[in-house]
Amino acid sequence: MSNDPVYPISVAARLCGAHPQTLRTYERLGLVAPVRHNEKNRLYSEDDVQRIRQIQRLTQDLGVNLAGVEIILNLLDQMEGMRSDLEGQMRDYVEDAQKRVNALLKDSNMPIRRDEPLLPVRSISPRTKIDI
Amino acid sequence: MSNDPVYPISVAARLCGAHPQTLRTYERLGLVAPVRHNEKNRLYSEDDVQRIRQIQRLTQDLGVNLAGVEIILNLLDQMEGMRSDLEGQMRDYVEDAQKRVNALLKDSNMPIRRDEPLLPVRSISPRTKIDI
DNA sequence: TTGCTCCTCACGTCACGTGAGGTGGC
DNA sequence: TTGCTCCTCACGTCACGTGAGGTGGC
Repeated sequence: MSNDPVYPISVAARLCGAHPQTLRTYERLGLVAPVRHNEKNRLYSEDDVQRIRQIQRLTQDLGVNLAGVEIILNLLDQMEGMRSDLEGQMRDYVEDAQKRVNALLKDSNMPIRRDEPLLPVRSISPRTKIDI
Repeated sequence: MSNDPVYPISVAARLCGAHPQTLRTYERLGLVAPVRHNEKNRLYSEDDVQRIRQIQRLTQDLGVNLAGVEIILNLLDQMEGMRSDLEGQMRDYVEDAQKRVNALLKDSNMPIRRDEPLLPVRSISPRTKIDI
């Protein structure tokens, strides 16, 4: 799994090109949450490393400070939640509509055309691409 | 209109409790875009003032620097775009489905029940509330 | 003249990365 | 011992708000 805790701080820091002390700061501020081995030493997962790289992109490439990083990461999480929530609601709606139509068709003995679907099959998805 | 340019910089600054020089900095960084009167003096709209207040909330209350503010405001805009885009797609889908069902019913001479709608009327909306 | 506007330059403060210094357990 | 870990403290740099200083048009 990509969230298995495998890297000690020295390795995680090297993988990100960061100072170990910087990684400790990120944890103190709640930006990354490595698990502890023996209740003392940090262990970072691949997901943690990816998250650190995202933080570095924001701070180094884009000049955002850590207060901004926290908010931006939260916003991105919320957006993903919103997207999958809307997707689920759309799926529920289509499913419900399909059931009603099927029940109707069953009661009516109406011949079913197979050449095109009764309900539109186009699925909903955001046209707007999100980038940082 | 709330985007009528009405306030000179001194008034806009007073309304926001900000230094006029700070507002000039925000404009230089592209965070606010007041129009120019006589190609020289800035004129701020009520929308501009609201935007400045949002920037101040991010910088003063939340400690975000201006690079972060720019990204956060962009993200919020993108989220609103995504939300209204998805809403539009949902509306299109329901409309299309309704048309197909109506055409089907018309061809079939099937009696229409009036006690419940044929397709679900529940409309799609985000469950997740976005906050900063 | 007063009071606004425009601009540039400089200073003070704060955030954050980097590092040193000292500790403890394989 | 070496090489890791943990922590705290301090320094350098940079961003940004504030202000001064000088200009120009109602």
